[in-house]
Amino acid sequence: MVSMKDISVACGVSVATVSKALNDHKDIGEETKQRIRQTAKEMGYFPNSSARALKTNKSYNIGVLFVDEVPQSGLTHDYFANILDSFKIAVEAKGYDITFINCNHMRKGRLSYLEHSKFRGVDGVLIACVNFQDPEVVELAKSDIPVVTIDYPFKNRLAVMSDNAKGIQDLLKYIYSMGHRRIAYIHGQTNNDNVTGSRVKFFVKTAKELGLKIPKEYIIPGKYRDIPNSAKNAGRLLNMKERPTCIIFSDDYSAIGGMNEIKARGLNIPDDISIAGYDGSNIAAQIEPQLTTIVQDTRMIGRIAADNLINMIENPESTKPEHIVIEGLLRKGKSVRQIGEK
Amino acid sequence: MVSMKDISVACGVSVATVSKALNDHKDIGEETKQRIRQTAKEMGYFPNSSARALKTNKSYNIGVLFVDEVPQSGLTHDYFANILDSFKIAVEAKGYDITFINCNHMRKGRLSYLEHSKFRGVDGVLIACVNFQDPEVVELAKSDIPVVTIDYPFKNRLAVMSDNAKGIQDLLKYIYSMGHRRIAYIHGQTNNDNVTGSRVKFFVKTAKELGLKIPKEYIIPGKYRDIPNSAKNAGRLLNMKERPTCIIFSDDYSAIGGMNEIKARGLNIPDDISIAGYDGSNIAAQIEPQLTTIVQDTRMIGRIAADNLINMIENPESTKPEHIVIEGLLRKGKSVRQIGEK
DNA sequence: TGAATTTACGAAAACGATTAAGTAAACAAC
DNA sequence: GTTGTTTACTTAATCGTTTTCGTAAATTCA
Repeated sequence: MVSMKDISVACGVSVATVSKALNDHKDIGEETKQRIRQTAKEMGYFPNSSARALKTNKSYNIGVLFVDEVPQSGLTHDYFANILDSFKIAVEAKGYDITFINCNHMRKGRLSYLEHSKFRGVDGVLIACVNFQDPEVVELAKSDIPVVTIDYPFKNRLAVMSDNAKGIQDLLKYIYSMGHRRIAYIHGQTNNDNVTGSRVKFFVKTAKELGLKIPKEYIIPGKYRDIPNSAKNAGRLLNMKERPTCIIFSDDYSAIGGMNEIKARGLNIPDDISIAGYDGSNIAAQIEPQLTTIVQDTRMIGRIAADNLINMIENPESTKPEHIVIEGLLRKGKSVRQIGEK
Repeated sequence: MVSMKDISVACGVSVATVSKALNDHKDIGEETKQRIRQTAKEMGYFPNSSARALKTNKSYNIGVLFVDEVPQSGLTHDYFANILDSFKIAVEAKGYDITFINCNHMRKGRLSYLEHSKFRGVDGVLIACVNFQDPEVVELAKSDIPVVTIDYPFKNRLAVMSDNAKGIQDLLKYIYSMGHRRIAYIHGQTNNDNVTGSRVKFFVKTAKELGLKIPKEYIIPGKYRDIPNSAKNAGRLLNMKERPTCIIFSDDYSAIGGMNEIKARGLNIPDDISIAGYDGSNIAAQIEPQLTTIVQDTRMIGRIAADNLINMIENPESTKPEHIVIEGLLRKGKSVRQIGEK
C-alpha cells in the first residue's frame, strides 16, 4: 500500500505538497505537480478512503436501508431491486459507493439504523422497502443525515414516489373505457403504507367519478406478491352471483395467481373474464395473454432519488426536500377485453 | 459525534484506558471498565469505522462485485439477487457490511476493481455475475484480497458453484424416465462461462449414457432469460419433421417464452409436448402447468460463500481455498408428461 | 523487610490523509 | 533599496482509534 508518504520521499517533497498536488490545489508549481502525479501513477498510488473520510468527514458512501433480517425481501423484490439497480448506477456515476445499512451487532452490541449509518459515516441514506412505522426507521429518517425515501413521504424530507393515484386511476379509466362496469380490486395488505392507501382511495374515488357503484365485496384485502393468496381471493370473486367482469390485482405476480385460478375453472382470459395487474414487471409483458398493467418507472425513480440525494448532500443549503412523484405508464396488453360495441 | 476523548474526560481517565475498557482488554480494572462502559452508553457513544479501519487495517466490510455499468443486470437477475440476499444476511450476522465494488471514477480518474477494493479497504470480495474473462476481474480474483467467486473456479481461490453437471443430468434422467426419447436442449449463450459449458457437456454425456442419440439440431444455442429468443428457438424445434417430445430450456424465464410459442400453435403442455426449465425461480412454481425444473439452492450458495469467505478472512492460515459444489433439486412439476406405459 | 512480580493505568506514536498557518525566495513597485 | 506582493512550498496539528511501552502502586514471596 503506497501512501503519500512514499511519494513524498520519492519526490523529495513534503506530504502536504503531495496531497495538494494530487488534489490540484493552486499553490503548487505546475512542474512539481506533474512530477508528483507522474510518480504517484508509477508507484500505483491511490487514496485510502478511511483516512480521507476520517479527516474530511465525507465518505463518498451512501447507505441503503432495505428491509433486513428477513430473507426473500428487498433484494429479491422485483420492483425495489430495479429501483436499487438504477439508483446504484446513478450514484456510482458520481463517484459514490453503496453500503447496506442493517441493524446487526458488530463485535459488540446491536446498532440502531441511525447508529449504524453514523458508524459507517455515510453521506446520505436511501430508505426503501421497509416498515416506515418502525421507530428506528423514523429515527433515521428524521436525523440530520440526508435521507431519501421511496414511496413514503416524511415531512421535510426528500421522497420519491410512484404515482399510485394516477396509476390506479388510469388503469380503472381504461378498463371502464373498454366497457367494463363490474370491476373488482384485490389490493395488497396495508400496514399504513402510503402505496396501498393511495391506490385504494383513488380506486374508490375514480369509480365514483365514473358513476360506477362498486359493491363492498368487490374490494378485497389481499397480500402483495402472494400467488396462492390471490388465487384464493380470485376464487371468491368468481363464486359470486354477480361476478365482476374484470379483476384488478395488487401486482403482476398476484395476477398470475388469479390467472391460474381462472384457467383452472376452464375460463378464458379475456373472453370470459378480464384481469389487470400492477407494476409492469418483465414477466407480465411476456405471459399469455399479455397482462394489462401499470408500468412503474423504476428506472426513473432510482435515478431521480439518486440525483436529488446527492444534490442534497453536496448543496445542503440550496436544496429543499421535495416529494417527487413519478408517473407510471399504462401498458394495455391483452388481458382486458372490449365489452359491447365500440 | 461523541468520541473516546469525550468519554475519557467524563471519566477522568485516558483515551487509552477508554479504548481498552471498551474492547475488553484484561489490563483494566473491573470497576473502571464498568464505569467507562456505562458512561459510553449514556453519552451515546459508538465507534468510528473509518478511524478504526485506518488503524487496524480491518474494515469489517465486504466488497461485492456484480456486473455493473449495464442496467438490468445482477441485482435484477433472479438467481444472483437471491444469492446476494442470502449472502448479505449471512455476513451481516457476523458483523460485516456490504459495499458494492464498481469501476467508476471518483473525483479523479477511474479505478480498477482491485484498486477500488483497496481504496475501500474491504476485507474480502464476492464476485458473481460478471464476465470472468475480463482482465480486471482476473486481476482482482488473483490478488491478495480474499475472494470468493460464484459459479466460476479460479485456481487456488475459493469458489462456490451450483452443481450444473448433476442438475442437467438429473433433469435429463427424469425426462428419460418419463418415457421421452427425443429431447431437445435450448441452452444459454456461452462466453466461456463455466455454467453453460458444464450443462451442455453433461447433457451430451448423459444422453449418450442413456443410449439416446440426440440429433445436432436438437441442441440449440439460445440466450439466457430472453423470452422472445427462446420462443423463436422453440418454434424452430416445433417446425421439425422429427419434432422432439420434450424441450429443455436454458432457464425458467426462457421456458415461459417456449410456453407462449407452444400455446400459440394450439398445442397443450404437457399433452402435446413437454418442457422443462432450469433455476427453480418462484414464478416457475406458480405458472400453469407447474414447470419441471432444477431448483438451484441459492440460499445455500449465498450462505456457504459468506461463511467460507469470512473464515478465510479471519483464519487465513488454516483455510485452504476450495471449490465447493452445491447440489440443486429436481422439482418435477407438471410440464413433463409420462409417455407410454409406466 | 527487601526484592520480585502483578495490577491498573497513562503517555505517546501511529494509521493516511487534509489544511491552516508560516516562511523563504522571487518578483514588482515606487 | 526598501517595502509589498506573489509564488511555492513546509511545518505541524488534526481526525478517532489502537497498541506498545513505561511506570507507580499494590501484592506476593522468601
